[in-house]
Amino acid sequence: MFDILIQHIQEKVQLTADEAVRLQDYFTSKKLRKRQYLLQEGEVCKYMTFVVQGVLKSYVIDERGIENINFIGWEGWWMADSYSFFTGEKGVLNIDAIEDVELLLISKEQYDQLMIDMPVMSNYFRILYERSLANKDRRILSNIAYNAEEKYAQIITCYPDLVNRIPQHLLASYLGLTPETVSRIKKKMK
Amino acid sequence: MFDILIQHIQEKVQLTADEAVRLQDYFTSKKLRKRQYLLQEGEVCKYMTFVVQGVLKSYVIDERGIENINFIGWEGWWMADSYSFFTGEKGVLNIDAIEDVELLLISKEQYDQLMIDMPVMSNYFRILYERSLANKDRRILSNIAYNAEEKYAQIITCYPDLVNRIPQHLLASYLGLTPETVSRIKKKMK
DNA sequence: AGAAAGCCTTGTTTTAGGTCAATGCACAGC
DNA sequence: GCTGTGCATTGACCTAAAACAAGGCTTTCT
Repeated sequence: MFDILIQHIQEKVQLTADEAVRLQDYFTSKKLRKRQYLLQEGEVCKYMTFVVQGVLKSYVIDERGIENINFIGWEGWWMADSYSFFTGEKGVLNIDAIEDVELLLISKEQYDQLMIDMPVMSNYFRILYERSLANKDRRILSNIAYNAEEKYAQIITCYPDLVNRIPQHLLASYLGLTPETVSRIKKKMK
Repeated sequence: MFDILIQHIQEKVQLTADEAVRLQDYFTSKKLRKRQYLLQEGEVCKYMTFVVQGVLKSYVIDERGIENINFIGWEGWWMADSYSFFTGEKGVLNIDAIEDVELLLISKEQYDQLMIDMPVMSNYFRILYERSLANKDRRILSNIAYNAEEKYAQIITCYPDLVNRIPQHLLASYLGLTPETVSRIKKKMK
């Protein structure tokens, strides 16, 4: 379980055997069943979560009661309400499991301590965030510059797995579309 | 000029006097007049740019010839085509000056070297990116969950300066709206 | 097995925001 | 002082996608 995290880290930075062992102490593991919450709106996001197994979604509920997907994360991804985690203020995101999940959690305190104790991990997160920023930029552009069809086309190109991994109405919400619209686009495209 | 960068860095991490001096060697300065390009679509983004003075915009042009604003940056902000800068692949963004600007540039090579030479700077960028991720997340949510009026309301709350700093049609594009729509919203709101 | 929930599809109607077009203003350049 | 360009506003019209509604297919629960 823990080796998946280590492996993931080693793709970006070089850890010594000793570091890999010490790293373990900063994390706690957790399992959630499908539909269980990891975080609820209004709470402070105290943990950053590495997904070892399964899929989670983060989202906000708007005034109309509609779920708006912020992010979908599965094996090898990190999940958090980043605004809340980094500022310590109350968050707006809900995070819950859309399949049974296995997680590794690091608290804000442990994260801060880790950044001091192991510079290589600060480096790791910097590199992780670099990629993440680039991805979010692309998503922002697709939101403001693309129409429904282009958005859908881009996502199935960039994340072909996603379609098989999550129900279509979540994909729709991730794109800022309704399930009906996605259904019609799929029909049109084949 | 350089002290603005140092000052900005000191808000996030502690630099020794020696580090602050050495840091200077990694950067080159550059001035651009209004309307000049810093980066054009199809180029590899070789530099990350700190804005000392003035305002720049990054954007893509879509098939209809319409400019879609990715980001607006002024004093104290960093600009780049992050995807291109971090991957080394060709980028899609244009960046140009909407006022005369003074910039500090760091090349990808110097950036990578800096991350090795001065761990404190890797730390700085990690912290910078943390904030940046949180902001981009909020922008993504406002894109998918808000209507035109809510988007406009959020931006004038979060970045009240922006309205005075840039022409309205750029603000509109940043929000993924047309200038006409923003004009009508403003009228309605007062 | 039967009921219920969750999900996808398809059809119809509605609407927010885009598109197109015209006008006016302010400023820069000659 | 005029001319051209860039920008904001307003009105009329249009369209992409949302909303609403109904039906059918799976999967899950009892």
